[in-house]
Amino acid sequence: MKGIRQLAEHLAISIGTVSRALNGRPDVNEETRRRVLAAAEALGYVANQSGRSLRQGETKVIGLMIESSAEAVENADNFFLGVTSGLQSVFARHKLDLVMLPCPSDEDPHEYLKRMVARRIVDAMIISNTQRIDRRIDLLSRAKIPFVTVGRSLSANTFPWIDLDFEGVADRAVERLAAQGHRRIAITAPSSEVNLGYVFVESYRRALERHGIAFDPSLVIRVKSSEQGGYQAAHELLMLEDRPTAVILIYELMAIGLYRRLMESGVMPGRDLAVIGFRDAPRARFLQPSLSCFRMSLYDLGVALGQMLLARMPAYREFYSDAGGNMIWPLELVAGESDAFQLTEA
Amino acid sequence: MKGIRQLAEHLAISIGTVSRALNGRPDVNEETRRRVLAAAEALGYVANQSGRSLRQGETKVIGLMIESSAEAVENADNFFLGVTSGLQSVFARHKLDLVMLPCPSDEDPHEYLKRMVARRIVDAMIISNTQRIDRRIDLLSRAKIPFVTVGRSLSANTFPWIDLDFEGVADRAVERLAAQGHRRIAITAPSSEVNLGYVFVESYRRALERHGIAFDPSLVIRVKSSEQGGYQAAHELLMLEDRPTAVILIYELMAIGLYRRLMESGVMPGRDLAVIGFRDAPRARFLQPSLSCFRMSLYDLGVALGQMLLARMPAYREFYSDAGGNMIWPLELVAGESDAFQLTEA
DNA sequence: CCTACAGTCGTAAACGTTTACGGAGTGCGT
DNA sequence: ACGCACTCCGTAAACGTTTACGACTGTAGG
Repeated sequence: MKGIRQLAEHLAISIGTVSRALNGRPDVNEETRRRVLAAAEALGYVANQSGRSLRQGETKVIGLMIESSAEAVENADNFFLGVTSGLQSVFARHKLDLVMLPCPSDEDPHEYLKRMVARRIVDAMIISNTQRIDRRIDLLSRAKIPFVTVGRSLSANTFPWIDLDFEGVADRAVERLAAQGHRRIAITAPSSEVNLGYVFVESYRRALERHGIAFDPSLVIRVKSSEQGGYQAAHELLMLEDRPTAVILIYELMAIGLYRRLMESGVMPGRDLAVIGFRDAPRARFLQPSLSCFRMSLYDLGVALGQMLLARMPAYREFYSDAGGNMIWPLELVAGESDAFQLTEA
Repeated sequence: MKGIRQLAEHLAISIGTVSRALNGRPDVNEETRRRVLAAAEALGYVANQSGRSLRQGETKVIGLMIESSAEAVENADNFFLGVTSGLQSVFARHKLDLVMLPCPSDEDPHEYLKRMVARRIVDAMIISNTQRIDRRIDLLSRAKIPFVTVGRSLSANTFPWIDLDFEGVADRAVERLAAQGHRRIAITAPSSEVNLGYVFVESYRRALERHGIAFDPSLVIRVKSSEQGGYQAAHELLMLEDRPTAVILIYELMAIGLYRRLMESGVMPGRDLAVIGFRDAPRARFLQPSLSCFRMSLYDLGVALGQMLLARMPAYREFYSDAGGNMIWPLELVAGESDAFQLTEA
């Protein structure tokens, strides 16, 4: 089966009618449509996407840009694979397909995205790992490609994003720990250059003040959000003269390294140090003692992202008028053993 | 910047010449080519992929089909993200782009692939998770889409694949354990219905015989190749009346669950039970005691897959004439503490 | 001076679709 | 008998490229 022309010849009707029949246009006899659909099925005809895209100016493909850096592989955080399911459940309703675009680690993400956009390989994009200033946002805005980011950015004052509720997590974590008697609560965060590094710590600071606990800069551990970073963080914690009794991790995965370093020094999480994690990372789900952690449904997040994106696309906007411009994604505390002890006043 | 026509008008030369200049054709004045390239750069022109694909009948995109099932997310095994880097390093040389095609968990992989192939969204495919009989192989063969699989299959007698050296691993693992005095060596494997489940156990059986150890069917633990499966396997091992002193895991990740179950019963890996794993899964890399494991470079595997695939594509064949038809991928033993003890004869 | 040829470039056809437009046929009301 | 509306379908033009072909130079060789 070559193309629509062969199908039309086979049916002895015009190519235009075949196209209309296949695309569900109203101006075609139902009997004719039935015959066309049957023949297409029988001959295994599916419209060539290139021809269709060229004519319509759209590809019916949505791109999800991800990083394939060594670090990403090492972290083995299937965040985006999890989100994918939710996205697809939304896209499938509109016959849209999803492709993941892995940016090579040796290529500038901005250049990579530019190439993808220019080649018109996708109609819309979901990008992640947004930086505090991220040129990709300007790029997509200027190119008028509908997009959604996961993570805020300061690059443009208005664009659609969904971000995790870092503030709420810092806040609730402090609240919970303070209620259990902790007064020296450490926190991990990336550099304050990164938007998140700033926001997370500020929320933590405010929560401390609300409980009448003085903010101690030495309890803010600036490390990478990885397993290695967790190890490093534990190391720094153990070096402190007035050792904290609790620590809040900005990334669940860090708990693995943290546990390891603690145990090397005979410090037992959940007994000698309270630990609370954040963000869903299956790798860390079976730690011993189990990690108290703020988690979320990756599937639901994918659904929300998908709806928000389609709401920005003229062709689908009508179905998703209620999808807002942006969103703070709430997380749920899954209580574990890692912070399950009352601190007796020393 | 709309299209090549505007670019041509701007330069006051014909559209054909612009195209030739951009595509590196020889029949264009070097001075002209310079001007065209400069103008394209300045105006940010990049050829529309749909138009190009339509004309040339190829998309310059290679697809890597992956599964986005809940199980895959749960396993958090970034096998394919790791392979991606190697693939891209090969494809980049030919200006080919790689997209990952996540098959929705609620869709039949065969149907999904059929759709992708019919829509001509990619020129070639890499598929994985090949089943013992896998209709996707027939589909791709019939559609004349170049492809490579990771994992063997019985579906066609000849097609290009790369598979991990399961036989060699089973063999060497037994060898190593036997040398350390073990005589009761258990092994985990998927159902013998699965090709791998059969092959792995057969190699194990042959290795046992070579060392004069009788094959005991009760030591073959049929479980899923996941963390859960590891837990289950440990459970079954502990139930055996004549408990084995060593176990070979078909999947590194299982070690996490296995360790957990063992420790629950006070059985210490690396002291009470020797454990050897297999296949690279970053999640399991930091177990305590460290896991002895057969590992490989995902990057190198990606390179090999990429070359093998291009060797099947007429346009690139010439560069990769040496890439063979298929390949057993070797693994390297990374010795850890989990099997580092000599068994004293009881 | 004619021919051959290499170096450049323009012209136009093709790739496979979708869709605006209009035409043929039918039914109906006047 | 005529006009009109409606249903269905065919025609042909676009979408943005690439590329076969031929045309036009200028140069060299006869």
